[in-house]
Amino acid sequence: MMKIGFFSKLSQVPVKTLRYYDEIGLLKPLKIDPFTGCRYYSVSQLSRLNRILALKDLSLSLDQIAHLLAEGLPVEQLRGMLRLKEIEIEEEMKVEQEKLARVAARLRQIEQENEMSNYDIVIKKVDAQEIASLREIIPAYPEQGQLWEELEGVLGEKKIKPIAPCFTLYHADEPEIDAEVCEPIAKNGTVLEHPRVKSRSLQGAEMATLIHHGPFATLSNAYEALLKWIEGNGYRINGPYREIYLQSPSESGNQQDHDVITEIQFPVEKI
Amino acid sequence: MMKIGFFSKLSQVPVKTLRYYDEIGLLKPLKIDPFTGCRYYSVSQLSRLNRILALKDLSLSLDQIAHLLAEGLPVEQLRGMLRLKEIEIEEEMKVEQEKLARVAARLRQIEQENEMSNYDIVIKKVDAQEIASLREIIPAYPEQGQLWEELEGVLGEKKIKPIAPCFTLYHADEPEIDAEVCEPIAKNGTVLEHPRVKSRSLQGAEMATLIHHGPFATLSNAYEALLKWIEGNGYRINGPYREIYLQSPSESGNQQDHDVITEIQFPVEKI
DNA sequence: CCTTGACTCTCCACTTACTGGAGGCTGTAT
DNA sequence: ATACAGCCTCCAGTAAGTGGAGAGTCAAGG
Repeated sequence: MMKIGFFSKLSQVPVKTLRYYDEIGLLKPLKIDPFTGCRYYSVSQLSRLNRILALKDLSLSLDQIAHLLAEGLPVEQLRGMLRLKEIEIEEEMKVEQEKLARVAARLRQIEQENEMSNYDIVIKKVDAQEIASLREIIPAYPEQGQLWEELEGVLGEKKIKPIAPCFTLYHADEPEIDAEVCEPIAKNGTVLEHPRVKSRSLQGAEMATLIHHGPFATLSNAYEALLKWIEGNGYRINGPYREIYLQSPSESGNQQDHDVITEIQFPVEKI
Repeated sequence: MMKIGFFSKLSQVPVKTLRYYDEIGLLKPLKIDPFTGCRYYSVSQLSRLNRILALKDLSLSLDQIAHLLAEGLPVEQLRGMLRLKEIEIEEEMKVEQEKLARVAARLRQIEQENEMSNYDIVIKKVDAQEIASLREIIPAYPEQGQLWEELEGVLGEKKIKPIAPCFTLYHADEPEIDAEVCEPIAKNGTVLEHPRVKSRSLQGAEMATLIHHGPFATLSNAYEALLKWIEGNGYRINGPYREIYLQSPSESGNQQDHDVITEIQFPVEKI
């Protein structure tokens, strides 16, 4: 029978932690003096504490440990938990490794350019989205203008308001540019009756994205950076990419070209 | 200029998180309506948010990110941080890997024995310790009895009280047993004047430990388990080991043999 | 005999990066 | 008129402790 300080010295576990284990019911002292409130532990409780520490070391949570100990340490359950833990740790290591690769890649990039890249590439899931769109083969990227006018015309006529920034879906760049100009619309079951403008829904997807400030003519830098990143970080493009016109030059008269803001999204998957 | 919900949709960052970033000053909305309290964001703030997400992805803390952004993203500093991060992640991966090894080892052990081992091995740092001790070559382990009597006698004579459980330090088992019986004492500068009993201080060390319940005769199982663990988990013994008599058979008359509690500690280092 | 130091206790706040909910406001659509 | 969506603030909770304040008890030292 000893007080908490001595027990702490024997076990090399801080007093605070022992009190915490008492509080959550993981390791109750053998007895508590009802007058002083002092906790008294016995030497034999060291084994339980050691068992707790050993399980904790296998990165089980205190909660799990408490359950295991409460149920008399059923081998079956422990085995199951450890199997899960094994998978979990492997998973985590994979994540860490990828993170390490990204850090290393960024470092290399800094060393090379000796300045911050202007682009911050982010992976994000984008939701499924209902769109009204018009798809056509065009000879050059700026030729979309007419498509946009046609699309806006039809939507205006039908009094349909876009609910998010418009974008172009590029299904192919070579040998010809296969572009689909899109306006996100609310989903309400009705089908758009029109020979050229159709409504459909896009699936959600994981996207590698970046945001570009400046005129369309400088977009190629952004594409270069993004494609390089995708290749360098072990992803593969698996669908048509999007060019989202967050702030287009025409939106307000006093906007300079460098206020044009465009987001590029490539749907990707891990190799 | 848009409200928080739209900004959240564009960035795919939850509204709650955006409010949180506002609260900690990481990403303040461009303006707040003084009457409704509504937050208004501009499209161009998406880049800052993206930058935040990109840095977060490199597992910098929000605090670090806030500092970096506040100081105009100095390349030097970022480089330093990333280098540190790199080392940190590598460190973490090593830890994970060892944990994985331990989990796997435990699983193998369970498969083999199909029951929980009675021993829970724990690595812990033990503190430096002042001791009074008596060292001698003995023909067999139980022959320590006389040494203990002699040590206790001297300490009793000098009115020195041990401050922790006594233990034996084994410097060698072969070809002869080189044992040192020890009593932890308080450090107070004075030297113990005695021809055979000396005081000295033991350094702190990292120890692989387990706790054994039962008579000394069954200690060999504990040693076997501990040595197997040390070998199987990539450690190496680097000093004399200790046998700590937490609860000795002589301590109280009514104690049965199975109430004897002994801790074994091997000083180890990672290979 | 008084003070100091060593232990002990309880209770509270703080850590990270959010997440969930309650309760209340306004503006729009039915 | 009412339902709803969207916005607001404030509060609580997460895991596993850590740190500190303030109070009580005990023994040793001056």
